[in-house]
Amino acid sequence: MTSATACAPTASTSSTAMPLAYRPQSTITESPPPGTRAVTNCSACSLHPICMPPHLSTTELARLDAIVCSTRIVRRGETLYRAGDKFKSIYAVRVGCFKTVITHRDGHEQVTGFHIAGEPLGLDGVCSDEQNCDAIALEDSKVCVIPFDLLEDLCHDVKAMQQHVHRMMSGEIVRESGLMMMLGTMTAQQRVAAFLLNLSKRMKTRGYSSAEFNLRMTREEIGSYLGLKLETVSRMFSKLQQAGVIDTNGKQVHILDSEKLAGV
Amino acid sequence: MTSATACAPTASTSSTAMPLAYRPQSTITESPPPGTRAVTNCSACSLHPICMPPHLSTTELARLDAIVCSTRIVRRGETLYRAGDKFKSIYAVRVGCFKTVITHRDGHEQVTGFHIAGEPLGLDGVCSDEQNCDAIALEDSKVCVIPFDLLEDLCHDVKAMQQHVHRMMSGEIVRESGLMMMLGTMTAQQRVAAFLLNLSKRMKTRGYSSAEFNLRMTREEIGSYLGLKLETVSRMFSKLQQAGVIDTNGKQVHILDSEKLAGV
DNA sequence: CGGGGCATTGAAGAATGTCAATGCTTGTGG
DNA sequence: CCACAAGCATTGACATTCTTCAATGCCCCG
Repeated sequence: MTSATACAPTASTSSTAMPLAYRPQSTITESPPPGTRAVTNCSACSLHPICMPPHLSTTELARLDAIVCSTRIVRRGETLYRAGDKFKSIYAVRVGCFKTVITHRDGHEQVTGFHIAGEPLGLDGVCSDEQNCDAIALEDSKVCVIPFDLLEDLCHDVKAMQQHVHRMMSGEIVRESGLMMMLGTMTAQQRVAAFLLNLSKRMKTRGYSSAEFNLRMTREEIGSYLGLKLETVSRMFSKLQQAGVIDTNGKQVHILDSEKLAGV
Repeated sequence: MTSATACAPTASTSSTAMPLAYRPQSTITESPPPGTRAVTNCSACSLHPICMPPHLSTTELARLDAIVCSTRIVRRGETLYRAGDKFKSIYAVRVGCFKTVITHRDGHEQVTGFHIAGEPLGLDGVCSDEQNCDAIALEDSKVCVIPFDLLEDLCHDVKAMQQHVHRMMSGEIVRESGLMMMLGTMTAQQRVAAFLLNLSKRMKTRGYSSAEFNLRMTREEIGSYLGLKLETVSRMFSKLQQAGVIDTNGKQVHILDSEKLAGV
């Protein structure tokens, strides 16, 4: 980071998170972030195998590149979109990490998901023509913007693309089913363990260490996601540490024994 | 029912609306249930506005009819599909009611949803090419079978259809988000209240009374769905009744004051 | 070096789960 | 047609888990 350039859309806003608690977690050192817009290139993107269908022809890839023509930088604490925003695009996280938050009428908030690099974002907006949650960056992040109407057009012409979109959406459904299972049947300790294992698996998928990583979210955000109070989350971390299953120091997590963790 | 002519859509069955409290819950007296197969007809189906996109041309409707060419009768307690089954089709509940159940490796089960007439079923299978839950009829039911590959073909030619499929899937995502919110933030009483209100709303959508209906599921199934024990569910029913908000007798439910119910 | 956000930990209280007994409804078989 | 078994619902007493309230410490930042 550094890039002065304006255009940081959603701008500051949801500042709240800004304080930069522990350590600087930013790192986006984009070369051309002239207007938070930059030419993208799915065909050359290293996340390509993760977020797009395989086996596209050169022509098809070119069309894809034409659609996914912009990226957007979202600074820590800023929102990518808010509930109620007109739904136009879905996003692919390219760098960084987001949380999605639903706000009840009564002001009550709940984190519904964390999204790391390579994962889609905004699929829940398709059904209602408007976003129904806020997407907030947990660290300086970058997303690819995918106009959904254009994507639908591409789906029309490229069957593999259509299938991929269907799979992404269905995948969201399954992901949420898993979370529901967790919320509905697991104890606090099991939830925290499952959360760590899930994150670990996803980190691994994109080439990071599955045993050691940094949490980008607070205990409170984890708690909100897991249906627990932050104190409970903290206690479970401590308990797992005492049991020698993990080693934690604040946001730094080291999984020492993933089997035991899974068997909690 | 009597109408020999198949296709008497919502027909008697989905008795739901009819008190029939305890009473026999079977009733599908299909004329031609020779092989659990029968000719369907989306264009003539009364659920059409609910489960298919509006404004289709005659030609398009004909194509749809050609795809949704069969129905299947599923008796109470039987499964429509099981986790692990090859994913081929999605379904639309035409008559009756289903629950979907995920089974943990440890044998632990959780109900992930209830599906009544007019609602889609099986969308979560799209992502993995296999079903990842069991769908079990809670009463004698009938579904329309929609081969997904054919549907994708139709989506290719009919934009309205493609959008509809996307909306259905996204709708599933949103539905589950709501459930997660419930599981993550609500008390037992609030969950039961929200459950009843949600069901009430869905009943209303398809023309049944929103104030009075029969539950097709047991307290245990409700509990599994809500992340509660059956005893707790039962207690909450009793509590809401004492508060004069609902009137229940076993599976028969009468919502006396939906505002109070929402404000619990 | 003082403040703020975040994390950890303890003690007490509330909500939910567990265990157990009872009754009602339905279905079955004599 | 009645008796009985099985499944479901209700209710009470007690145990456990999680939350609430509160105090303290840590770490970065201005």
